[in-house]
Amino acid sequence: MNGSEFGDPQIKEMMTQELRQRLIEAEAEGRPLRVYCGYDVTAPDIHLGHTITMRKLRQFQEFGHEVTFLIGTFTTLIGDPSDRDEARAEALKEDIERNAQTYAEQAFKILDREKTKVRYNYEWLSKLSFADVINMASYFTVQQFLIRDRLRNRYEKNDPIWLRELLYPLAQGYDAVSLQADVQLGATEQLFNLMAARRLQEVFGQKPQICITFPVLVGTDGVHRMSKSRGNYIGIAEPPDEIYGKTMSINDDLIMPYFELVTDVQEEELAEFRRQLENDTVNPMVLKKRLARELVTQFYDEKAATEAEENFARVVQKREVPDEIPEVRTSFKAQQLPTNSALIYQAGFASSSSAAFRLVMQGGVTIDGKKINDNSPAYTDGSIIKVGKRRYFRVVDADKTS
RNA sequence: GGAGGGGUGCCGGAGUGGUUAAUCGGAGCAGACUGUAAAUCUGUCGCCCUAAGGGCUACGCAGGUUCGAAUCCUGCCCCCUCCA
Repeated sequence: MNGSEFGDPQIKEMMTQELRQRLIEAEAEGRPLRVYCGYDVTAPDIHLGHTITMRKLRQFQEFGHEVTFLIGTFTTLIGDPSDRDEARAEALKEDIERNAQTYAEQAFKILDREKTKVRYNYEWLSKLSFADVINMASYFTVQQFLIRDRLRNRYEKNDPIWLRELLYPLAQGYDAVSLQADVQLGATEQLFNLMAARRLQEVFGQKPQICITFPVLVGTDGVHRMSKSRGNYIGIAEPPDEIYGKTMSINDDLIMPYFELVTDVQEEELAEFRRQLENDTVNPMVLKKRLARELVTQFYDEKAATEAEENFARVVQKREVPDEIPEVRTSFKAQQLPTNSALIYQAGFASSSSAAFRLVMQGGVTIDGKKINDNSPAYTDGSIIKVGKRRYFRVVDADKTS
């Protein structure tokens, strides 16, 4: 139960006991526990937030239990009630399938490929009949749902609550039934769904699963939960420099939560970090570097971490030009050379040529170390153009090379 | 089926005939400050143009009234709440 968080000591106690009990039973039956966690696939990348539960799954694997990585190909479809029109639903289905692929692949950065079962809940949820759904629904009351803060607030504010939202927990619960789960992991906010699954398992004559929930990871913006759509995420498949850089830019307050939730650093050392932070005996940046190293190492290796660290020190802290930068080719033969902003747009460093122009006029562009503030071409073959704080590209004469 | 409310830029949300590319907040981007922190301050924030200027496209969709519409009229589509 290390690191788990229920927001309710009683449930935690109950779950701890049940887990102990179940371990004993499984041992006696000579079988491993069936453990799973489900992931919806709204975006194609797995980020740090997902890894909290995935790391826990990994632990169960190491103890010899049977782990299922469940991809919510069906639940994702019903998840967002605002996506109602059918054309979109079809497109969504294709997206989901595509995303599911990359999901599974990325998951093996953490999970043991050999020991992991990957399942898709479309497999069983799409087969349920209306009668099945009605049957399951008959074990829940609307009041039970309205106890949940979020729903109650919306109800009181007269905000719409779609029926399908209420059915969502049933779908998730049926996953547990189908998998005959002993243990399910999830984020704290999933507690209701996890508990609903217990109820359904009993209905289907199974022993209710043990639920273990974990804190939600706050994203790099320091405010909202990490999610791709908010753009405050660190994806585990991102290049090492990105992971390192993004980690370095998080708010100091997030250092410890990140260490605790998504690294392997031992508790002793964490206690030391906390002490140092509290007494101001360490520059938080130093700890952050350690954190960034840990993360890159976890998803790549030490070598990559060292390189990322060196790059960071050089490019960001000393503001030097990185080794490898993209090139933009342009012809110097023309009567009129492209403007500075045109080149920036061409390099993909601005979303439109207007945006590129703004960058130039606002002093966000440096060419060969000189800040520019007008748009007439100020580069030559081989010039290095810096955009914003850390994006660089090199101008190359398109006529020179064959 | 009845009554009421609503569809505005990435999001939230003003605006009810010109001075509105559209108040304001958030996000984003850039600058200053830094530890690429955070917070703060400043600027910017539809697209195109070598741009203190010019052009184009925009306020659910299609028409109409008007010198002029996001704002008025007509039709259509969509959404929400309440009652049944």
